[in-house]
Amino acid sequence: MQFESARGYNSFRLFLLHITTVECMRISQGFFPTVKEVPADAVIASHRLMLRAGLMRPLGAGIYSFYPLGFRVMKKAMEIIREEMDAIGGQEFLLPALSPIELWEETDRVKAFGDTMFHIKNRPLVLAPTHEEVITSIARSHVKSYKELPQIWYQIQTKFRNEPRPKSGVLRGRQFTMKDAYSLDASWEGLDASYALHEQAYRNIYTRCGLNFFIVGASSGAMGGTGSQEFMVESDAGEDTVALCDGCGYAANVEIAASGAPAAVRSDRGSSIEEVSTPGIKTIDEVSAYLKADLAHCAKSLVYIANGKPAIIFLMGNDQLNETKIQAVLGADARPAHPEELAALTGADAGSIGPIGLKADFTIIADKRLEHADDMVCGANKNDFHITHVDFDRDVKVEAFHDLRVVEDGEPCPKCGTALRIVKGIEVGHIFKLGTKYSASMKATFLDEHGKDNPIIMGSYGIGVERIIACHIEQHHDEFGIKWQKSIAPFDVHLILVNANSEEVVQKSESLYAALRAKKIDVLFDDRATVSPGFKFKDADLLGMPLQIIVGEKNLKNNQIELKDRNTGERRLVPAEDAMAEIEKFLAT
RNA sequence: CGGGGCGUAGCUCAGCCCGGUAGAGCGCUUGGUUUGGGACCAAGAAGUCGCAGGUUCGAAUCCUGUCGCCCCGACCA
Repeated sequence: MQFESARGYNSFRLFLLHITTVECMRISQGFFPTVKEVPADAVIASHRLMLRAGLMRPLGAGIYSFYPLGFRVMKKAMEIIREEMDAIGGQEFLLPALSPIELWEETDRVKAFGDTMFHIKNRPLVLAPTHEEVITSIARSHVKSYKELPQIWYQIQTKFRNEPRPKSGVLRGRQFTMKDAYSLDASWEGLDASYALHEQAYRNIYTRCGLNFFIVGASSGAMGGTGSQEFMVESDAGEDTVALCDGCGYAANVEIAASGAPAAVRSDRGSSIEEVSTPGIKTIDEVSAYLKADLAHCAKSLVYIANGKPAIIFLMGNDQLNETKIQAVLGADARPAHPEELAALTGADAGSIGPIGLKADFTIIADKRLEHADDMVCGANKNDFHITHVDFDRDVKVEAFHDLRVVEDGEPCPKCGTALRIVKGIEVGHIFKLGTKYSASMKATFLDEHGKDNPIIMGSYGIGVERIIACHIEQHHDEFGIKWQKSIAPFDVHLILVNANSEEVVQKSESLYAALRAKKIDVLFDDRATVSPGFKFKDADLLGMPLQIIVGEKNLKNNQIELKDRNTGERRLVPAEDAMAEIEKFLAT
């Protein structure tokens, strides 16, 4: 390297000196912007703590800068992901975030993503929200033969989605980091195998990242394909509602969840239907109370319009109609009838509608719980009247019985009967069997052993890296701060020099620091001379390293060092000479 | 995109209703004292009151517009 002047050389030397002397593991020298006060904009625990601990800061709505401490955690999580992806034969790529819009037109996903995809104004480019198109374009230009399959290709890269409403910190951002993987197979059996490999890799990843997770069957939505599962973490901050069985592990989005709620029991009394006066009685609870009929013997009637045709739907008691389930039966355009339509179609208002004496031509469907029900109370299609002793076998021409109801908390699991819990969940991963949706539309084909051209059979597998971090904090924190689990903690230990005025304390802390570094243990060293002990303890709890090593004057007089387990809160004193062994023991378990 | 709220010092916020010199706490700088759970004293630096227009002798304050951010809802591979 040439320098034009001695001054240039000197500043270069200064630069070298600088980078070799700043020790970023020392809080006194590194960048650790912690804050005591709770940021006003943060609502959920992980968001608050990520801001307070200085892991990241917002740059715009749904856009975050990761600061060194936060990035260390990201790297830990990404390394775990890499190891598990590599273990199933994945090969890491780094694909561009910018991609030509023509690529997305080939699969018609410009339209499918709509406003969710960012478009570049002065070039025909988009910011990729995911990478199926790019991967498929690579596959079609290189993969020619079944002999080259299967492949698992992945990357860890920034994704862009123009979320209408970013929220909850990094849980829903406009820019985020995703590990996305794609499997290429020559057969459907091959896809099943690749998919199974990913499912196991994902289980390993979340387990190693210290997350308590569960898996739910999911719809593949706009991704297309033949099957998919979501990996979810239970959290009140979640956006999805899931029915979860602690007995057998059954888990399903409430949109599709079933339960073992008991069906109607026939009385077989054979009573004839009878019209009774129910003045002003509308709701099922009122009907039940007024006629002294058990809720299980009341049928609720709802009118929907689908495809321009009215449908009447019966549910038992206070069961709620599940919109997703009814749309699966009647079609996606199914909607509740307007009040005027109700009156015109049935002759009565909501609350007095029923199966007997319907004027119009209805599609008649009912929830499975009502199959063979008799002795039921229903609306009379005449305001202020109900009909009793309705027998769904005898009196109602039900076209089909479907599971149409919303599962309630505490109902028996459909698989094992244990009480279901309805919980909120955060999606941390999603795996899809894509099939040939992308390879067919983009003509990514291979020649099979018979020389025949076939579209590659694909899978796609995503993990939100920031979501892993946020979920980890959601699951591991207390009122004082984060409790990192060892696997993704930014540092292994947090060394606190309690009192910089004590020569012994300084010496012992410094020698411990050097010894820890020599052992390749990542140590965050609070060596600040101007900060009070209380301040340091609060910071340590906030930052949340798994083990705090506290070197203080009083204990050192007795030749003792204090170790505090951040997770359990347990503190113990160990002889100074045993400290290193105790620390290594802690980290090893 | 609907509903609600907020933009004043680095952070948390008061001041606005009722127009008249720009405020507090925390943080920061300097000096001193302190040192086991977010210390104390003293001195100090720091703000185009989001932006643009309007009303007014005079606008952080009233009016109009606009931008940004947060929350609820819709949406969400």
